[in-house]
Amino acid sequence: MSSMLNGSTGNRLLAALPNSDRRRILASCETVELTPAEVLYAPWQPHRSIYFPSDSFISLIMPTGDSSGFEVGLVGNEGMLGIAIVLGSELSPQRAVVQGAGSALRMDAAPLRRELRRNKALRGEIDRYLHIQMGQLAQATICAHFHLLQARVASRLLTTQDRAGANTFRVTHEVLAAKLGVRRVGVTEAASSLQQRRLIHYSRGEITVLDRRGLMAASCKCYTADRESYNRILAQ
Amino acid sequence: MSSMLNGSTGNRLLAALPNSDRRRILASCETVELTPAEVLYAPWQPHRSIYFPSDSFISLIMPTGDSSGFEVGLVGNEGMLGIAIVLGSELSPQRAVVQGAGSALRMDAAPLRRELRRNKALRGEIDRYLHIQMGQLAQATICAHFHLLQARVASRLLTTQDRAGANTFRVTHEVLAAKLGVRRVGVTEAASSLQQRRLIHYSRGEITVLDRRGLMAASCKCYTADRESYNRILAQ
DNA sequence: AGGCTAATGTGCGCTGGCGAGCAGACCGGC
DNA sequence: GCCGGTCTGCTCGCCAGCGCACATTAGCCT
Repeated sequence: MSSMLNGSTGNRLLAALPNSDRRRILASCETVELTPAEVLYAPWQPHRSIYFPSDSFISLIMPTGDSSGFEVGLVGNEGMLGIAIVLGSELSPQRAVVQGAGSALRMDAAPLRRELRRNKALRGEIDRYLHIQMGQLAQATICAHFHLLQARVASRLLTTQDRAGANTFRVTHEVLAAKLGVRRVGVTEAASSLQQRRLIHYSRGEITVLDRRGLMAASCKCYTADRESYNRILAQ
Repeated sequence: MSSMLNGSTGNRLLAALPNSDRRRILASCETVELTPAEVLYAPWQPHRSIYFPSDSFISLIMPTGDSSGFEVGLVGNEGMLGIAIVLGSELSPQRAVVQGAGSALRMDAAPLRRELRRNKALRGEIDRYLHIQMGQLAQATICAHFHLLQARVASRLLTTQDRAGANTFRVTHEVLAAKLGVRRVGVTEAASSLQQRRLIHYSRGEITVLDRRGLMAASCKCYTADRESYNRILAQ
């Protein structure tokens, strides 16, 4: 708790702010524990708060009408959930579902808006993050449309590993398939092939990345492209 | 020209601003004529200016490595080109190519940044636009991944019609295919079917929408969904 | 009128992923 | 130790869109 008052929250967006700004923001935040499958935002329902994940991570899911939706974004400790509020709205078409358990800082809309009005640094960091998100969204469009399923699975496992901050994490073929917008069987086949090549190991919802290098080679370039564009934008 | 000094520019984003703000912004703008296929931004090349289209419209294209790229956005008189600059960067992964000839207002980065620093209304309007763009991008991801080609063609023709503001406009199967990320032949087949159903007419690059209602019925829901989310966000 | 080029039409074999259904395998709880 | 649910493995027929190659048509230029 004292570490939080110092400002080390585990959230990298906040970490990039000047100490004084961050401390003031933290005073309006409260720490919450997020549990997997918890729904933070429902589509077109007003959002009351935003979240800065520390070691949790959150899926952004577009409804598809028929089935369980399609994942269009992933928010980890590099960013924030609740961009709509920053953009002056409180509605967005997406659902936000906790994917990785852990803690996050929650801040109500009102203090956030107040803070944004005078705090240039915060707005600047969020803008940067927004820009990166848009780039990744555009890349995701291409990925879903052009790339082979196996490469997409590999790519997705890598980003999950990054957000989780560990090389073992829990995801079943079923939910992975939903995120990628494909059949469960398709994921099983892809994952099975990756396992035979000793790149990953999985068993009943627990996935371990064995060979990160190899997995990157098997993945589509979106993964590295995303990281590269991330760096390019942060660089200047 | 006098009409421009009054503030009626044909750009709806600017039109939403208070008169005084708009007039000041217009003083920093110059009117330019955009010609089809003109490249306004190249990927990862610094952008010098932003554009507010009046009756022109502009494609945002993600490079795909191999081929001619994939369209991830369309900017007409409802918005602006150059979001990266607003977000504090001057780089973005996308290419911006003029698709519909016409005029636009161009503003240099420096005066824009100056303006943004004190002009809350401008920033507010751009934020709203940004939010809408993100929603459409997310929807586009789903569209490209799930929907049948013919429905995507229909949908795409409708949005082009909106941006062009006329029910006849110029697009060849070839370029439409590039935008949708499919083969030219695929577009030919889809368009041919739509033509047989008397929904459109086309000949050597000139497309006419004959039955807008029918075309909407043949299109995927992305088109109406986009418009709906547009309205929802603008409503509040 | 003739010729060139851009735009459109057609055919053919291929394949990645779909849908649906079912079989085994593993785990936790009683 | 058995039972029930969750997770994974496998099959079969199907189809949208692909890649490739070639045929035709409509305008434009001289």
